[in-house]
Amino acid sequence: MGQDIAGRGDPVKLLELLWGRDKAPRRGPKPKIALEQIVQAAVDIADAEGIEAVSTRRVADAVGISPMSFYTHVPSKAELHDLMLDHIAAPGKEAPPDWPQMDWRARMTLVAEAMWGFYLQHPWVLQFQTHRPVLGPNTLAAYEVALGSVEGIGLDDLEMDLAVTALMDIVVGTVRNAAREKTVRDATGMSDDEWWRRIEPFLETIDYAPYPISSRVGPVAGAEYGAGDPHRAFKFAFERFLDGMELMLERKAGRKA
Amino acid sequence: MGQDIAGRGDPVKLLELLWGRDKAPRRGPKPKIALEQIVQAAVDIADAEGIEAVSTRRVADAVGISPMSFYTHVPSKAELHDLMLDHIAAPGKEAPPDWPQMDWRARMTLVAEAMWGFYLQHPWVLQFQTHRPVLGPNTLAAYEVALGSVEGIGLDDLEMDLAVTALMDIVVGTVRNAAREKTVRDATGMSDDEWWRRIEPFLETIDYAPYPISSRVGPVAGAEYGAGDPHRAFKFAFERFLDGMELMLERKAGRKA
DNA sequence: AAATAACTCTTTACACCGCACAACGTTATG
DNA sequence: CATAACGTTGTGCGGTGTAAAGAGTTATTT
Repeated sequence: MGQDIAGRGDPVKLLELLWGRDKAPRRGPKPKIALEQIVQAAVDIADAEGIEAVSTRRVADAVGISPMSFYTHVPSKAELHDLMLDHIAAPGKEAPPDWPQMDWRARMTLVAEAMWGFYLQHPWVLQFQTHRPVLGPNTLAAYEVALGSVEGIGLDDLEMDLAVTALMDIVVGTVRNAAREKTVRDATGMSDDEWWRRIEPFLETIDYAPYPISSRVGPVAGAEYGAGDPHRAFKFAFERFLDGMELMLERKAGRKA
Repeated sequence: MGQDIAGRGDPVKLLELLWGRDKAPRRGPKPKIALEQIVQAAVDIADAEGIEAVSTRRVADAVGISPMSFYTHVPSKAELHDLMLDHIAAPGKEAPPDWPQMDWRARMTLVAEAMWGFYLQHPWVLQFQTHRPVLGPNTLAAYEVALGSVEGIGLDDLEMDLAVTALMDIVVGTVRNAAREKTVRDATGMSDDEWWRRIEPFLETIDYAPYPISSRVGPVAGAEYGAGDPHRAFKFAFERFLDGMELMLERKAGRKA
């Protein structure tokens, strides 16, 4: 493996799978199972136990085929990952009906919050290197909705893309800290409180003289961690970003007028 | 493996390793190698070939010990990862000398750009789930420097933490797209151009009616990807954020006055 | 000085992984 | 009815993390 990056194989093959464009084979036995079942099973495993629990053998077993039969349906594990990504992008393909009446701030906030929820539901997505975009139907549709949040508010096309990219990047950057909690407790069987209690005696032996600001700003040890609520961090960052966007729009409007 | 999360073992043991507080053993032969050599070797491998190339066997081999001897020095691979993270945080422990003369925007930008460079140098860091903070000396020191960029500009302690967290999150969110490029080319042996040329014929067969905005805003297929320069995306997001911060500071100053 | 405890290092082994390869069975086409 | 194209399966290879047990080395205790 070269770490989960599709594309070593034929990238067109992947697109065909994403868009259901498999030229229907005319000979040979009917497949026991459909591609979608494989992808769904893989997503279920990832949601429940993390991406590292998704092995080709395990997925094959879940849908009732032999380990190697997996490779009849999917070229390699890398392609499975891309198929999984497009698969879970299916919800959120449609903008809410009251979309047009909302102002851009509300729309961007809605998109960002939806995305936040999305990553919390599928935290394993964050473990992938973002790579060449998964050009599947669901992914494209979700991007279309996101773009719609900044349509017609005074940005040119490039700025629209930059704004939406910034939105996504801010969500991804902040939600990682939120996804952590559940994952870590599951993996270590230790709550944050318990972890904290365990290390506290050691932390008291550290000389904090070299860290004057840190030791003032938060209980040093738990600075990043204990300061806390990742969603609050997200809201802080996103509010500043939106304020900055507003300033930009005002400047642009002023220049034009 | 439960995906690379330290803590299943004794978290205090990890702290002892991070701070070099191993109670020196008085019996038995002297260790053939030092912990630092192991960690350095692991970082070298990760920098060169990605985190997935870092196996306990490989690291042991690199420092000249048998595979299992690794476990005499490090409780498990998870702890190795945390040690690696603190190890690479060593540079950037010190703020530049002209630090005090700079205004807060320049300081935050400097910190953010340094962080950007850091992640490009060690892109494998982005593949980890952020989890409980690595409370090592280097990590703490780096955090101290980052906090220093917003010291004394009118924020309270909590806001300082939020501002620095936002800075880090924006960098992480955007730099992922930059780290992608090198990694993907290495893994697939295919340049972005070549990849694009390969899939273009297929993309022309897609009906873009459902994606009116996307197909206008960019060449649809390459929307996120082709829109491009990740560092430009970072600058866009970060500039908006800084503008928003400035507004916040003005509001606070106004309220006080 | 001898015994022992504590330590490092090594070998062996296990259960897992992705997947190449070859064999076999099934189906539609010539 | 032969054949080509396909789905499925079993075997096997080289890799993984690490448990367990043993061998060798050193400082402490007796």
